[in-house]
Amino acid sequence: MEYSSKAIEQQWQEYWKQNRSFEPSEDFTKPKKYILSMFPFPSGRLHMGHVRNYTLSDAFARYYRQQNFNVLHPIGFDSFGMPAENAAIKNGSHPKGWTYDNIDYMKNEFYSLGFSFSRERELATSDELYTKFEQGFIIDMFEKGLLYRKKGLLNWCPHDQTVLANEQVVDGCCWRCDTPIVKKDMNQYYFKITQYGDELLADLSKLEEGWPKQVLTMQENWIGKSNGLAFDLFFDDASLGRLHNTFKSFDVFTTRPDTIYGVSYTALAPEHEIVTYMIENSLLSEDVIAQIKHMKTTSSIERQKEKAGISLGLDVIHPLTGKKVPVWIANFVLMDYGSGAVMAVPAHDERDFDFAKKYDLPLHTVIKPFEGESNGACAFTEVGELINSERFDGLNSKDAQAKIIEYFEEQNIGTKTTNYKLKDWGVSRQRYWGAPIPFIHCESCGIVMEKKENLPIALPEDVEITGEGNPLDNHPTWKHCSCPACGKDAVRETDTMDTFVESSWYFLRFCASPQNWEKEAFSKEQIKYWMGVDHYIGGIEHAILHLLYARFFTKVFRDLGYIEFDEPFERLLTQGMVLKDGAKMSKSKGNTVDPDALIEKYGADTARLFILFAAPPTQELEWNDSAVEGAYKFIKRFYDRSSNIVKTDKIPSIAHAKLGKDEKFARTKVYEALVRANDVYSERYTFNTMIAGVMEAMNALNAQSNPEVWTEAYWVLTSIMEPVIPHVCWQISSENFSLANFTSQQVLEEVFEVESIRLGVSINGKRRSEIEVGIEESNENIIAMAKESTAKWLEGKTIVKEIVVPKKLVNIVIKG
RNA sequence: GCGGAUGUGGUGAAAUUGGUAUACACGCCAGACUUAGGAUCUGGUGCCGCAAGGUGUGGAGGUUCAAGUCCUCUCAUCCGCACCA
Repeated sequence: MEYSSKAIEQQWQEYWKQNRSFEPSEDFTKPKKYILSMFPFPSGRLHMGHVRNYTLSDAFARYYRQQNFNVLHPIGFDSFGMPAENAAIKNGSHPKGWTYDNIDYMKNEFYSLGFSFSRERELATSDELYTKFEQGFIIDMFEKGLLYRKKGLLNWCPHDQTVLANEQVVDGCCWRCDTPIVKKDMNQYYFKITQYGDELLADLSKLEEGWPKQVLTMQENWIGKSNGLAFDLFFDDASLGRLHNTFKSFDVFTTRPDTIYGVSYTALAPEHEIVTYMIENSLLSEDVIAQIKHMKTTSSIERQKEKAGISLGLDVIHPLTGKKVPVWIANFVLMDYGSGAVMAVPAHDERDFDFAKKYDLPLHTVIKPFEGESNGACAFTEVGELINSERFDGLNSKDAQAKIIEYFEEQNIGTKTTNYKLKDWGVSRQRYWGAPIPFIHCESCGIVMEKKENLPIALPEDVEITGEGNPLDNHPTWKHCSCPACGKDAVRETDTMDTFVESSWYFLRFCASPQNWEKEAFSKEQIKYWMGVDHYIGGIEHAILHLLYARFFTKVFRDLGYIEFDEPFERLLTQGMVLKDGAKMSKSKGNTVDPDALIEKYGADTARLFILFAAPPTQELEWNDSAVEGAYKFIKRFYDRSSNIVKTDKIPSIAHAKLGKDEKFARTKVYEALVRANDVYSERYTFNTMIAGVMEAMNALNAQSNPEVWTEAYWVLTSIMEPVIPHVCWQISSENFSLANFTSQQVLEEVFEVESIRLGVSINGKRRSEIEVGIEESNENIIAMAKESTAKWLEGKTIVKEIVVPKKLVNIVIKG
C-alpha cells in the first residue's frame, strides 16, 4: 500500500481520541513521569517554535508510556493578557471570544500534529474555575503578608497604558511593544518575593543536575545578592540648619568597606527623599530644580551615556575621620537599589572616578596594589593593601573589610548588610483581560478580602475596550458592591493580575483529577504523586521571569501548607529557536513556515521527524525545505520496506551464529540504535543521533533479505521511532504486530559479539593502514600484522614504542 | 565592562573515557530504469594532487605514543546582564 500521510494520520488521531489513549491512570502505585511543555499563549495559530516545543515533550511522553510509566502530559493555554485586548481595540472583537476562538483553532492544530496530550485535563487560565482558585490563593497570600499594596514609582508604558514589572522592561523599553517606559507614581500590589530571595538563590544548587547552567547563572545574577556594610552619614551643623533638622542623616551601602577612608564625596539619587524635600521647600535655586527635574525624566538609556550631577551645598561627616564630605546628586545613583545613596571613592571605583574627573572632585588613594603601583589614570578597583587608613593600614582588602565592618558594629555606627537586586514583584495591571484582584475597598474597613464562597470574582462581559484607561474602572456597575465586613457600600479593586501569576501554578492544577476540578484546586495526594515535573521543556526566554515566579509560588504554597516540596521542575530543557535564512522566523521578515501548510503537504510525522533530526534540541534549528523533503522520503521508505515484515505478535527469536555477514551486521545496527535511543531520554536529549542510528540500521537492513531479520528489526525500530513519528509507526505496528511491540525493548548483547575487528594502524599518530584481527588475537600477533601492513613506512627506521589500544588501534612510534 | 555559549566539509550536523575526524542527512556529480522526471534505485563526494602523497576540526603555542576532545594565549560570532555602589 502506498504511504498516505493524510489517511494514516487522521485514522490514528481518531483512534487515540476514541480510546482515550493518553489519559493518565489514577493508580498511584505505578511509577510516574510528568512531562510538561510550557503552555502557549493563544495568539491565533501555532508557529514552528511551538511545534518544536511540543514535539519534544511528546517524544518524552510517548517514550515513557512505552517504558510502562504512568505519564501525565497535559496542555493548557495561558489565555489572559494584553494581546487579546489589543486585538479588541484593533478589530472590535471581544477579548473572550477572540481568545476562545484561538484556543479552539490551536487545539485542532495540536491534535493534527499527533500530540499525546491528556484531553481531559485541558484548561485555559481565563476559565472562571481557574480564576476562582487563583483568587483564593491571592487572599491567602495577602493574609500571610506576602501580598501588599504600596505607592511607588512604577514603570508605565505609554503605548500599552499599563504598568510593567521591572522584568518586563528591556533596555528601558516595554518588552512587548518596545516603547520607552516612563516612571509613574501609583498604588499597586506587590508579591513579597524578596522574602524568598535567599532561598531562591540557595536552592539553585538543588537544580544543578537537571537545569542548564546558563539558566542557573541568569537567575543567580538576577537575584544579585551582595554582602557589605550599611551605615548612616550625618549632616554637619550648617547642613542640618539648612534642612530645618528634618533629616539628620542618610543611609548608604557599600561592598567595599575597605575603601572607606577614600570617600571624597557622597551622592544621592535624584529621586531621593532629601532631594524631594529640598525641592518642595524651595531650598534649591530654580535653575537647580529644573536640572533635577530634567534628570528625573531622562530615560535610563540616556542616563547611562554620561554622568551628570549637581552639588547640593550640603556636607556630611565622615564616620571615621570626622572630616566634611560634600553631598551631590548624581544621575548614576539608582533609587531602587540599596538606599538610593552612595559613598563615593573615586580612587577605587570607576563610576565615582568618572564623576570626580568631570566635576573636579578630589581622589584619596587608600588601596595599594600588592605588586607595583597603580597609575592614577584610572580607578584601581582591585583588592590590595590598605594605606592612608589609620589603624587599618597594612591590612589586605579582604581582612580589612571584615575588620572595618566589625569596627562599625562595635561602635554602633553601621551594620553588616546583604542587598539584593531582586525586587518585589508588582502584579497590578490596569487592564481588563486578566484575573481580577478579589479585594474590596471600604471607606470604614480599608482593604477587605472577598469571601471565598463568593469566588470567582468574574469579569463583566459587557465592556468596551477602547485602549484608554481601565475598562473595569469605567464599567458602570461592576465595581460597586457592599463591604463583606460591615455591609456598607464599597468598591471592588479594578486592577487585574499580571498573567505571570497564572503560569506560576498551572503545573499544579494539571495534577488534579478533572472530576475534582469543581471542588478543589488540587489535592495533596495527587500533587505528591505527580510532582515534580520530570521534564519541563520550553524556551530560554523564560529563564528568569516565569521560572523564578513559579519557583517562588512553589515555596509560598509549601509554606501555606498546600504542598510539601521546594522546587517544581526537576529537569529543564531549554530548546533553541527555529531559524530560517539565519534569522528568527517572524511575520515582519516574511520568513515564516506555516505548520498547517507543512502538515497538509507532508504530514505531521514529517514535520516531527525533521524537527528532531535537524539539530539537537538546545541548539538553534535552521529550517531547510529540502531536508524536510528528505524526512518525508525516509518515512515513505520506512513504510514501504515494512512489506518485508512477517506478521507476528512477538519478537522473532533468531539464531545469530547461523546468519550471514550482512544479516549479522544489520542486527548489530538495529540494537546499536536501541542502545542509543535509551540514552537519549535520560540525559543526552540528542534525538538527532538516535534517528541517525535508525537510518543506519535501515541502510544495513537493505543489504540483506532475511524476513526474520527484517521482522525483528521493525519490531524494535518502530518502537524506537514511535515517539518521533507516531502515526506511521502505529500503522506499521497495527498491520504487522497488533501494536504489541510498543513496550520496553531488550538489548540483545549477543549481536555485539564479533569474531574479528578492524584496527587502524598509525605511525607516530598518523593513520597509515588498517588490519583485521581476531577478537582474541594476542598483542604480539597484532603488532606483527600492523608492522607488515605498514612495512614501507618502517623501512630504515628505528621502532621506539608499540602501543595497542584494545579494539581501537595500533600506534607505532619510530624515529630516524 | 561582567557572565555564558558556540566555532568541524558546499549545508544541517556526528565523534560515551584523549584512541581510525567528518556517522546520519541535505546538496552536488555520475550511472540505471524511464516517453518523461522535482519519482525510484545504485555508486561517488573534506581540501590540494594525474598519482605517490600531502593536508585538514577559527588562529598560535603546549602536554601526550596519540588532541575536535586537556592546558595557555588569541580571534570571531551569538546570547544574557549591565552605572546594582
